[in-house]
Amino acid sequence: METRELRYFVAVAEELHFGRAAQRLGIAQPPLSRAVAGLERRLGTLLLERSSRGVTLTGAGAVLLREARAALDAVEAAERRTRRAALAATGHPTVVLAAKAGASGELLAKLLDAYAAEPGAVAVDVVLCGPGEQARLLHDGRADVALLHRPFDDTAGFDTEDLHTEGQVAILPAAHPLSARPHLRLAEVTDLPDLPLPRWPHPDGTFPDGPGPQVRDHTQLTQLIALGRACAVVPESGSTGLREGLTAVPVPDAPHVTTVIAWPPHSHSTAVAALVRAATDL
Amino acid sequence: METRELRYFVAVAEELHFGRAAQRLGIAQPPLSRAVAGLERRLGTLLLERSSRGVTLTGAGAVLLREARAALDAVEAAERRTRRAALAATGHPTVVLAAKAGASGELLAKLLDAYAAEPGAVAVDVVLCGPGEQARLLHDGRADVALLHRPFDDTAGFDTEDLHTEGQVAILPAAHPLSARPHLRLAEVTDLPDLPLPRWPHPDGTFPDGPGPQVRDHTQLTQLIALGRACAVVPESGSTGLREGLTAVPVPDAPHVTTVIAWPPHSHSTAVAALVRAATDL
DNA sequence: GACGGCGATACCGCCCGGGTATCGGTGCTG
DNA sequence: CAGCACCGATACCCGGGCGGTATCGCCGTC
Repeated sequence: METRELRYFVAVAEELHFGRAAQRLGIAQPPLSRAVAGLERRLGTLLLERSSRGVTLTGAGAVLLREARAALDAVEAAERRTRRAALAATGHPTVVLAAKAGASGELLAKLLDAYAAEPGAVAVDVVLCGPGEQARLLHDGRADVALLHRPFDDTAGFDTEDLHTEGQVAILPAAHPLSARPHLRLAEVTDLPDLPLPRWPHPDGTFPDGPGPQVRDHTQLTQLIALGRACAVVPESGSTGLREGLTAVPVPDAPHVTTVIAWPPHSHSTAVAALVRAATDL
Repeated sequence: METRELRYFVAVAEELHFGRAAQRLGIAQPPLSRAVAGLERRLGTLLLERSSRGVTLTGAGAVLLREARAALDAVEAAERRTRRAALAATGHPTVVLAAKAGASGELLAKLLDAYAAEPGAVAVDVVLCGPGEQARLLHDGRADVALLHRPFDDTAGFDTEDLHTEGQVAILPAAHPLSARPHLRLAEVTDLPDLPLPRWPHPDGTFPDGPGPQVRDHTQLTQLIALGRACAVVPESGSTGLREGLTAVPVPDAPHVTTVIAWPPHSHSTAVAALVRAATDL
C-alpha cells in the first residue's frame, strides 16, 4: 500500500463523497474511484458501500480509516523529524513543546526556566494549541514533547511522567447564589439551567450540540462567566488571578487532574530527555 | 513521501550497500540510487554519506531509518488489520496473541482457559515467537495482543496491564559447586569462567559476540546446562519441571520480572478487551 | 418521464519508475 | 605504478500506470 492510496481513501472516507474528496485532493474524480477500487481489489474486501446517493463505510473501511490515519501520521512524523534532525545538525537545535493554551501557565514557566538553566539547554519552541491537539502534534512530528492533562487527554501510545495533580474548582459569577458556598458537588454545577457548561470545539472546528455557548479560548470563557451566561469546572491552577466578578468554588468530587509530560516512545533526543528530567525535578 | 521510497531507503540504510539493497528489493541498482537521491533532494538533506567503499548513515539518515521503520510498520499494520477486520465480518473472528516461546506457560494456559469460558469468546491464535519479537508483531499488526516481560521487553507505545511479578533463579548443573548454595548473587553467576551465559540471537538471526554458546530455544538451553557448558538466569516460572541433573538456585538481587499483557493503543476490538479483562481477573 | 446528481467506465497522453550500458572514483594488488 | 575490481552515479530507453476528459448507468426527485 502506498501513502498516496491511503491519503485518497482517507479523503473519501472523511467526505463520504468521491467528488468532494477529489476536489480536496486536487485531482479529478475518476482516478480517485480507480485508486480506491484498486485498494479494495488488493485487500480483497469492500471498504465503501456505494449507493447512488453517496457513500458509507463498511466495517473493514472503518478499521482502515483509523489505521490509515495513524500510518499517515507516522509517515508525516518521519518526514518532519528527519527535516528537524538535519536542521539541528547544521543550525540551531530546538525542541518543540506543545501545551494547551491557557493551562498550566505557571508550571510551564517554571519548567522553561529550570530547563534553560541546565547546561547544554537548546531553544524551546512552545506551541500553544487547542484542547486535545497536543497528542496529534506529538503523533505527526510537529512537536517533540507535550504537556497533557489526564483524564482529559489521551496519553495512550506515549511515554509519560506525572508532574502535578490538583483538584478542580467551579468558576461562577460572584453574584451567583452558589458562589457563596464553601464547596460544591459536581452534579450541582453540571446542570444548572441558568448557567450551562460551554461547548468547546472539536479538533475539526465544529461544535457539539447542546445548550451552552460556544467558546474557543480561556478569555471568552471568563468573559461569558462574568456575563452570567455560563459556568465552568477547571483545574485549580486555572483559577489563579481571576478577574473581578468571578469566584472559584472547590468541587471536591470532580476528578483530579494530573498534568503529565509526554513524548513519543523511542525518542532518542537528548534535549527531550533533559526537558523531562527538568520537569520531574521541579 | 511514498512507502516505496521509505522501503528503498530502509533497505539501503540496513545493507549500507546500494547493490545488495537493490538485490534484496528485486530491482536494479540505478533506480534505487535515483529514488534515494530524490528523497534527499525533497528533504533537502544528505541521508547517506557515499564513499567509493560503501555507505554510512548521516545523523538525519539515522533518524529517518528509525522513523521510517515505525511508519512502515504502521502501514503494514493498517493492511493486516483491515484484512482481518474483513475476515472477521464474514468468517470466524479470531484474536492473535503473541507470547515468548517457553515462557509463562502456566499463566498462558490459565488465561486461555479463563477467556474461553467467557460468553462471546472467539478463537485465539497463539503465536509463539522468539525473545523480543512480540513487540514487533504487535506493532505491524500480525498480533492483536501480547504477553511481554518487563524489564526485558520494551513496552513503550502500548497499553499494558501487569499480570504477575516473580523473582529469578539461576539454572545450574546439579554437579556444580554453586548449586548447593541456598541463594546466589547475580554477579556470582554472570561471570563464571567455566559456565558462561549463552548468547541469544538478535531478531535478525545473528548472534552477539561473546564466550557463551549460541542457543535458539529453551530446549537447547537446558541441554547445554545439563552438559555443563552454560548456566542461565531465568524467571522462577521457567524452572518448573526441570529435567534431571539441573538445579535452580534463587538469585534475590536479580531484577524482578513482571509479565504484562499489552495491546496497541486505541484498539477497538471487544475480543482484545475481553482477553485483557480475563487476564487481569486471573 | 425528464432532469440532475453521483460513481463507474472508456479512452488517451504523458510522466515516472525501472531496465541496460557505461562512466568516474578509489582502494587493493602484483 | 599500472591494472583491476568494486561501487555508486549518470545517460538513455521503454512501458505501465496515473491523471485527464468524455460519457455511461443508476436512481431519486420534481
